[in-house]
Amino acid sequence: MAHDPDQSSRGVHADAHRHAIDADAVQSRARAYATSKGLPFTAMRQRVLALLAASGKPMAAYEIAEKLSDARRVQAVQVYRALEFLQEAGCVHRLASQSSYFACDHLHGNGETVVFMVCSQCGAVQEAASDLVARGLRGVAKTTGFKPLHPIIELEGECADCTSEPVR
Amino acid sequence: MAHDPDQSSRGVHADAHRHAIDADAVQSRARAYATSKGLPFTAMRQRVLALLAASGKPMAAYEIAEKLSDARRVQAVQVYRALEFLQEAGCVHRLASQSSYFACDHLHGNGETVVFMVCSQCGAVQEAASDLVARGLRGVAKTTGFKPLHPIIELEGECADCTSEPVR
DNA sequence: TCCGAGGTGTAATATTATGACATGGCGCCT
DNA sequence: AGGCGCCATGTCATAATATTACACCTCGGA
Ligand SMILES: [Zn+2]
Ligand SMILES: [Zn+2]
Ligand SMILES: [Zn+2]
Ligand SMILES: [Zn+2]
Repeated sequence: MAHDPDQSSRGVHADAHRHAIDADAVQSRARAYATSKGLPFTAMRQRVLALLAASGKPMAAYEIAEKLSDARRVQAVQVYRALEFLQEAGCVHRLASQSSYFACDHLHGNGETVVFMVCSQCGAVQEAASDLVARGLRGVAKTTGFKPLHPIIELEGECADCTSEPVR
Repeated sequence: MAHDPDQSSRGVHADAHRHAIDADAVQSRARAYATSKGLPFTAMRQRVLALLAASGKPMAAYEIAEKLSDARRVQAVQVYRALEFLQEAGCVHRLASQSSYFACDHLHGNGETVVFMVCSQCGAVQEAASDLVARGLRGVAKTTGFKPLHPIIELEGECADCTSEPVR
């Protein structure tokens, strides 16, 4: 079953095509994961997640480090460590095509096959699970005797907002 | 329709699970592309392509530069330039999940949707086109009003050879 | 109290990729 | 032949992304 496409959010103009994430929800999911693993949901982890959730768009690790730096300089390695935790918690994904990271407010069940749709105009990412894609992947794998473990599916293109409201 | 899986090569031990590419075929495709664009198929481009074809596995750009270096040092930037040409020619693909490059001996028609299956044991990559995956992607895109341009589909897992012949 | 697991802060380094610029070959026009 | 434009090359430099190493800290259990 796919996520709700959430098509209703078009028309919001807080910031050009910005689709910020429900920060509370994603944060509580991270906290739950931490608890379940007996690990702390530390300040650094919270700060990185909060920034990504507020941004609503993918950010590079060094960009995150930059934004989080105030009096103290936050080093990239600290960001990478937080990102690793958050990815394991399922709250953050990495875009392989851009080496960037974004917050996710979906709850991905076990073997769900998720497609990341990346807008080349505004940079926004939408996620959708597709059972058809999943079956297609299992199909090609079976044909070649390949045992699939983890798929990476990214679709570059143009989102609905940018199609209707050119370049900007 | 999928490519020939070439499963018969199991048991060959020239080099663990090596599936080298038909160098002549891929080279002539590159040459044809060059001609069609009025560009030269230069020595550097030939050397990079030949190395990738012979290797049969993905290589990092710096690894290629390393292998091609003899008396003269081949700089990474030269390799990237050659790779750019070869990717446009459709002879080489980039694996986003590993930032590595591999030769391809298939002829991908227009909008073919190709899945890269990457073995995490031996590193080999198999390609297969899937119409079902393509339809799935068009489906999720349509649902969200997204206009898909270029898909990146990589499947990490274990190839048939490595499944039958454990770890090694 | 001691110990160990995990987190932090910091420096250093590795890996991947691009920018800038002078040079050289090679067609093409005059 | 001479000049010109285009593209590739060689070389240096730098940007951008990611990991390793290590000393220190803190918390919680034996
Ligand atoms: Zn997600
Ligand atoms: Zn957009
Ligand atoms: Zn291919
Ligand atoms: Zn394998």
